[in-house]
Amino acid sequence: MISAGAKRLGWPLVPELPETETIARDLNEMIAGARFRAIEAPRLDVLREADLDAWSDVIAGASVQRVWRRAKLIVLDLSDRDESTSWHIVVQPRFTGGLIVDSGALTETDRAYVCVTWRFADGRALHYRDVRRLGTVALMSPARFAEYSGGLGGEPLDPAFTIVEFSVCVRASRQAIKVTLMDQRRLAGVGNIYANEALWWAGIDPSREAASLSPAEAGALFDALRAVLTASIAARGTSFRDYRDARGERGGFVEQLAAYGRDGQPCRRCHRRLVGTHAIDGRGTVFCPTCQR
DNA sequence: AGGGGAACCCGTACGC
DNA sequence: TGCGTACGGGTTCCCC
Repeated sequence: MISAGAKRLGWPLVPELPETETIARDLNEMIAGARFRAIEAPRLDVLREADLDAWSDVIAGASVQRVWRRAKLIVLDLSDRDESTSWHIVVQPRFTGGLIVDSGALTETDRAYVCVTWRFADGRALHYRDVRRLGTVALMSPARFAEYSGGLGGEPLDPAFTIVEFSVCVRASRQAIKVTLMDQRRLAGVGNIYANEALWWAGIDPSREAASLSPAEAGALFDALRAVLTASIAARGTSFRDYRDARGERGGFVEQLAAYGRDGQPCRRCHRRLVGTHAIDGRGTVFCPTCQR
């Protein structure tokens, strides 16, 4: 389901925090505990940080300890036999990437564009499939992962991430608030869809300089962001074009979107027309000039 | 330092 | 109809 506005502006879909969270939770249920047998990489230019030999060495004898999410990344923690090391497989799906579990029932279409396959001892396989191959699959040591993750901002849904921290971090930026929300070094996991949504709910003009927000406005924005992300996770994310979760299903949050993809349609608050622009960051932005100030 | 721009990749949309 | 080309999207890396 793609709205006329989204179609006209050619908007894409990128799995952001809620979509990635959905995939990670599903995968964790499906493959936690599975032991690796082999890795194959028919399109190995998606691999990062290690070559195929290094991958083979690390996964030999390892199993999937758990699957979780950091920012827009799907992270597989590996457990070795002695549990002393935990390497990480870090998947960044970008636009068209996805992980699918193969129990032997996949169609030819499902198998097209598979870039990397991990085979498990139980006979199943995990495929990383990516039509455009702009996504990446990295292998990181514990130290490397700590360094990489440390370069990313806080998790908006982490209870330890306080409203005051958010306010300070956002208001330190002189960029447009929408750009600041999507800056992964300040805040992890927020992309175009949820930046648009949170700003609509908070009644803040996306082009406002971040530093111009009052602490109260920043607080309202943080609340809105958390509410939107939580609601979207409950609906298993938003689907536009390519995104499918690990079960191959689309997310249900599209119908709840208030701004993204709704340009020209009536604002759900004041019923005036929403406006679409590319002027802020070259990305599709939709907002209500009446409600968002 | 922080911000701007190119590179990455290829299916899709559009022009001739 | 068919072929060619411009486009886009988040992150990384380079440069100013």
